[in-house]
Amino acid sequence: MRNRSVTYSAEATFHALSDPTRRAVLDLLRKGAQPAGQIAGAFPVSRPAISKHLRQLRQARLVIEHRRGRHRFYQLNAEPLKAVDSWLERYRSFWQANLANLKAFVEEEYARETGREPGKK
Amino acid sequence: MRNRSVTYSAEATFHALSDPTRRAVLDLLRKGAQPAGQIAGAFPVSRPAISKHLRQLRQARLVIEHRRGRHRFYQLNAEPLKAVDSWLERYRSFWQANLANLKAFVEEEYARETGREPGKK
DNA sequence: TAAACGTGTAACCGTATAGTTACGCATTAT
DNA sequence: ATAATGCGTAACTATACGGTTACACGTTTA
Repeated sequence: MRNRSVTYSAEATFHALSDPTRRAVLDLLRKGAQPAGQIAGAFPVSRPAISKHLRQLRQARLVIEHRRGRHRFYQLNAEPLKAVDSWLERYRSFWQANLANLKAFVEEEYARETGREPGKK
Repeated sequence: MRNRSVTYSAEATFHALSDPTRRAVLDLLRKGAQPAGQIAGAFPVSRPAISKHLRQLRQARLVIEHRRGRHRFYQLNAEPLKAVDSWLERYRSFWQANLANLKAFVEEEYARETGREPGKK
């Protein structure tokens, strides 16, 4: 994908969530708002690295920044996750279906494509 | 993240979902299994590009391949999406909370950090 | 058996990404 | 005032990623 400066909300959200460190930051913020430095302290990478992750999370509106003196508190904003949830919604019915009829499924499809009896050469 | 050859299931799944084309492929497969070429035909990119996306989806176990003659059918396997769903689960309570008490939240945190009365210098 | 088909892989390219160190700039403390 | 603190940004590096074209290989058709 050439153009990553996307604004489609779901896209931005999925992209932000693709990084394990960013997901861990969100997990951390479930405990409550924290200043940037404290967040960084929880990870084995440098403070600037976390700062950049926070920027991405900010741009995806998954966190909200509040300045207070020289601190910048980051607060979780879970609202964009709704988009992920509703995307998942379409799959809920699928992940319960067992794979028993999988073979039949595929063969039916094959038959449709070729106009043949499934199983025949 | 330097090492992308991860096997942690949730990680692989989130990563696979980070690309809009791959998500669209999954959406397409909800209609039923389809041969690779037919999937590729639904997208504006080249067939090899889709072939690589399919490989990633396969490695994330989000699709299952079935060979039949010279066709390779791809079948949706939504099971790994459970991991995403359970990750999201932790946030459900958050995305309903309105932002009314946000200020209080932050100031409380500030007080905790500094040992001061919120609002005082 | 030879041609056509369906599909994956290799090699390559340009951009995005995550990380690092060095630095700048407010804000608070001395 | 000056120093220390908290944090973002710039510049740079290495690698991952998505896309393309060329090709290989098994399967089906003629």
